[in-house]
Amino acid sequence: MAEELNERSQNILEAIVEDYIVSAEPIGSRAITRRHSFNLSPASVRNVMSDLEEMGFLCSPHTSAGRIPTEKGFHYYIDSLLQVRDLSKQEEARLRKNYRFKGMKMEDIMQEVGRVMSGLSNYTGLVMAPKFASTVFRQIEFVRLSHGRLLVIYVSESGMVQNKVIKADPSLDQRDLEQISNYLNRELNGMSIQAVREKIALELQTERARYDQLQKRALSISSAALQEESEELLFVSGASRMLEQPEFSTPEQMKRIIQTLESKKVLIDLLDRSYDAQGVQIFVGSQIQNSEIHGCSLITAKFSNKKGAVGTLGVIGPVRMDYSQVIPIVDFTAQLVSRIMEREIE
Amino acid sequence: MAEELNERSQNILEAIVEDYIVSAEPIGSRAITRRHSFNLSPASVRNVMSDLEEMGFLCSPHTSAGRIPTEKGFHYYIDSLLQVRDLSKQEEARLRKNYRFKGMKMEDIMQEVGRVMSGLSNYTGLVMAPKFASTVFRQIEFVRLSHGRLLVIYVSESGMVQNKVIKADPSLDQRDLEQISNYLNRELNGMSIQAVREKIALELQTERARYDQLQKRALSISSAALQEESEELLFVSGASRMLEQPEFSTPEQMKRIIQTLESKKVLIDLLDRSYDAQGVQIFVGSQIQNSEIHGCSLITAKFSNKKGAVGTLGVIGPVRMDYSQVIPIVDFTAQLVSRIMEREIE
DNA sequence: GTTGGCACTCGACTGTCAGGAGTGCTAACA
DNA sequence: TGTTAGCACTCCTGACAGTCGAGTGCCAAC
Repeated sequence: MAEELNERSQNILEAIVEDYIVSAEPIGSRAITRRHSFNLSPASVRNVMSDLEEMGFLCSPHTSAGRIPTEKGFHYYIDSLLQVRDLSKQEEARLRKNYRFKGMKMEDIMQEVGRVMSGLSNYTGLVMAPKFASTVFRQIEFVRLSHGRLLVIYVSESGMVQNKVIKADPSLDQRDLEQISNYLNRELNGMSIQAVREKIALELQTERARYDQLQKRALSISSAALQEESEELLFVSGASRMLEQPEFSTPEQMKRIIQTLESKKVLIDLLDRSYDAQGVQIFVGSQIQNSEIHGCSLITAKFSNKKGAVGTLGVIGPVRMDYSQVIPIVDFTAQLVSRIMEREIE
Repeated sequence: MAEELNERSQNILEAIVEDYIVSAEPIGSRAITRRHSFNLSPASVRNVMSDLEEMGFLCSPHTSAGRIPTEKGFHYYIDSLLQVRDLSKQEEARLRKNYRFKGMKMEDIMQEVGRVMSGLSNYTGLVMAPKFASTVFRQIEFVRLSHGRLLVIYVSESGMVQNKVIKADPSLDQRDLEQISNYLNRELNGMSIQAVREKIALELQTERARYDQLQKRALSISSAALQEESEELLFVSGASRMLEQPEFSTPEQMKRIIQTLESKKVLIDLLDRSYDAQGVQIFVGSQIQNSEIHGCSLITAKFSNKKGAVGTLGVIGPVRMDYSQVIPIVDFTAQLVSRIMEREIE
């Protein structure tokens, strides 16, 4: 895969990719010589382009058009030609300034992050909030509602709140509930929700649960409330920016794109895939192994705090994406959100 | 405005509107006589159509095309020709069956309602959750987080949960918080959030607040947590269905529509407008007094429970909307959601 | 190895033309 | 007087041919 290219070929490939990123149109040999000063004639450039096409880095939509980079071309560009420099302090500060999180709760932060990422990159922002199961138990509260319903409120260590309505034994009074929540808050403190689930399942079967009424009730309530956890929270921002890309300009493509962005399931699967990886991940074109998404690239990064809550954010756009701009944005934002979640900064 | 039309004109107008609703194309005189048995020749129908055009109910896109209803034509159709019959028990049951709310919390219900309405109508569903300020205070809970932050959780009478992170005096310990929440739960019970706000503002200025430390702290915390309430929750479902309408088939229109649906602000303003009205409201075309929305009609209804929580739901689609189908869906859904919110049914 | 020249290709655009759907008008009919 | 058949007219649509320009590939000369 990592073929050798001489310097001239590299320069020309880079020029083509970069010109194509801004113009979205096939690049001809004359255009190259005009815009870049290689001290080469169009004819020489044509020879190189012909070689690059032979090697699969370029292709031409038809005989008398210019050339456009293939996915392989973009790969080579990203892996070997693009240097993503770290952001300077000024740039960081500039990015930082776009985000305002003061006094926001989790959902709002996620939404805001997506919005700003989309605005900065001019592509579509995706943010998947930390899965609740990955967080650490902090506290549980009960609120009795009418008609024998019980509102259960969990709070995670990092301040995420999740609530659920369950049917509960109507004989439970306020004092019972207080006892139960005290019991659970004592027993489950500091455990991951996942571990809590397992512990509950286990304890419900022990000998002690048979005669300890309080424990039994506590366990069965929290079991009911924890099962079938609500689906994952995905925020899509700036979907309409996708429609501004010339590669998706036909009505059919627009429909397809919007449908895909609307069916969050597909996107969640995508973001889940970078769940285990470290740092920024880049999926170019068909690397997004999903039949419903064509011609798109995805740049993602994980964010997390020390308390185990892990989410994913990213930017999706056409393969012809301005990687040099987007990669630092995604990288920096992920780090920023991680710090926000630690409340190291506000 | 409510001009008189003889029966024949009415029949023909009705036929044109209904044919146009399914075909989205100009209707010619022959097509009318073919599809409906008026025992009239195309030429006679032409005469009537000419009159209807004169009166402003129809217009022709160009000389040799058929005719399409104007907004005025749609109005006349909706007001005088369309009879929205109530749903039969079977139909209600069929609609009812689409909704599954079991064990869902507010946000999920709202989302689900939008999804199902969109699915049933084949247009785009809008649901605006009850404004928190319109609900009735039930309970307040505090959870201390790290770095001196305090998570405040409100629960409304109808089970809506709202939470907010505030900075709090680090000297407050668990016992203080319990006292404060007990105090607030006692004092504020049964009041609307709006009233709570006012009460707090008032009491903070009283003489007593000066020396009663507990009260003072309680008031200032709840004041901090209640101010600047999070924005309204709007759920848009099936935006892509808008793109399937032939009237919005050009890329430019698609972009505009999606941008509009994405900027929830515009939609919230729209839905807010039917906040005071009773029953189903219909806005045809330019009656949606919003420069960003052209060629759309909106059908909305309010839902509420006896505890004061009031939200709005509706369906938005092209002016050429199947009103006879959508109106009962919106009407029924609003009633259904009201009952759900009362927990009369599950 | 580089370059200018030249023939070739192909898409984009333009103009023309025939076909079809629908209208408006008029005159004839019941 | 209301209805209808006939007919001329309008205008959209799609097919087709021709032109233009951008770009390529190849070859011969430097």
